[in-house]
Amino acid sequence: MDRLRQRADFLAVANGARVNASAFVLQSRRRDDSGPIRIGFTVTKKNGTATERNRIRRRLRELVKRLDPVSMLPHHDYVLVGRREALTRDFATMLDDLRAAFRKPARQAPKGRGPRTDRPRPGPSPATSRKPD
RNA sequence: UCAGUCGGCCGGACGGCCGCUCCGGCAAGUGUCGAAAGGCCGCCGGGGAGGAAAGUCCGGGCUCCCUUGACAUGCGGUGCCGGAUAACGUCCGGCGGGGGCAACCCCAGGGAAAGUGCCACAGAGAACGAACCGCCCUGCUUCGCCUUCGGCUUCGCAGGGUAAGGGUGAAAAGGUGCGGUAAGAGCGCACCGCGGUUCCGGCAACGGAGCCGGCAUGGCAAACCCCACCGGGAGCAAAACCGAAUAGGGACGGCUUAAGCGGGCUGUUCGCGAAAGCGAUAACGCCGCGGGGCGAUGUCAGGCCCGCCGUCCGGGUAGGUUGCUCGAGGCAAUGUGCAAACAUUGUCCCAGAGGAAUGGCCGUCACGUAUCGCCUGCGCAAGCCGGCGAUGCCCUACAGAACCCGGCUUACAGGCCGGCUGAUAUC
RNA sequence: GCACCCGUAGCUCAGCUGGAUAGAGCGUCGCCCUCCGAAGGCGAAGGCCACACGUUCGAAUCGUGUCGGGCGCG
Repeated sequence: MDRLRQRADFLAVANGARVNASAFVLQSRRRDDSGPIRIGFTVTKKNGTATERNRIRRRLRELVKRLDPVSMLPHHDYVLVGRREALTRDFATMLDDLRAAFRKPARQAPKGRGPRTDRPRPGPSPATSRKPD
């Protein structure tokens, strides 16, 4: 399991399917190559100061480490977008949330979300203007 | 003991399970990537956030740009004196002013007789000093009184002298007192203030003393400004190396009735010719004139650039590697100095990530705090101090390196140490 | 890393040019008009001018420092 590091990969996953939870948002995208599962983390500046953002990202990373890798689908990229509640929510509860998020059938991103360009067709679109930072 | 003031330091400890990153070593050549070197995975050992890492308010190092140089202007900053320092708007020591009983604290603290400007309302007047109500004198007129010469007195007008008093204001042209005068006035004197000058002390800011002047110089420069000093710009996303795609650059070849205009030059190229030469000369050169762009601005000097297509080459973006942590470094001792600090010697190596490591989940203990209970002491009592135990809470505050240093500023639960001052009590 | 701008009534903004009165529109409330409402008319309330310190006789305005928000460049 690799970390997601390139900005373009994050932008691609951000336009894929998403599942909401109280402490995070799980985004996923199927790749067509044979590489390993990759996962990245996004915590925006709206969530607090640098110390608080670091703690959110560390707790989310620990969640993924505790999770059995069987529940993830192969050849997929995942991005966990942290929310402020990840700072204070009970760790075991968050672990259950994450398991549920992986079991839940991932929906495509609803219309109206994503890039607000004048693209008429919905569905997965290449990354353009939306920044995860 | 209480109150205050100044300075320094720390900013949880120990342990368990599971992890991250860097460095060094080992092993395997079994897995995986690679042409290879080697990397990943594995094992062992070691290092791994701060006093502010923050805000980015100053100062440097370092790197690049140099389209530059000279002069001037402009812009920005600093602003008592001396020292420290690589430098500073920082620090130390002093001076002056202000506050506090004191320890101590605060001050953008140069220039207002270089110039321009502003000072609302009120007030006569707000800055070539002026005269509203006043005060005083002279002349005339007038009212009344006294026995006359004449004197005193009331109202008014004219001329003059004044700035004491009133009133306004944040501020009214030195202040207070005495003398003086018709009334007054630095008009005279004393003290204080101010200015000048001499001497003394001090490196200096400045302080002290004497003498002289005789009031001339209102405030505001965090109004413009003047003076002195300082400053080229950008920033590790700097910069160097390796290097996809796309756009653009150079060379070569080709194309195009236009490439700023003109000349047609003992140049170049093409045509003709034996040559001289003649004609032409649209991506060569030169000359003249001219436009635009390239510095914070101007001047002077000087410089560079200004068609399309194909092939090749070089630069370079994404990406990768380096820069990247040994440094104006930390600690200790000694010496010099009031101190900031400096010097010498010894000793130590102390994070290097890059969608960004240094963590997650627990346990025990300590600290703090709240409530309750018990004990001791004080007190009439309410209650207070100290100790012990139980439970709950916070289970830690502010906060996360991003090239590196020196400062400043701001945030911060709680704790420790020391100096000094005042009050009270006891001896 | 580097530049710049803005915080004034519940909301949107004037006022800041070198100062002495804090204003406008929308909204709110009351009254009038109407059978009722809207529109309209009249009137009122509402502000420590983000915060602190300073300069000045006097600060929304000038200076410095904080705090918050926004925008831009690489």
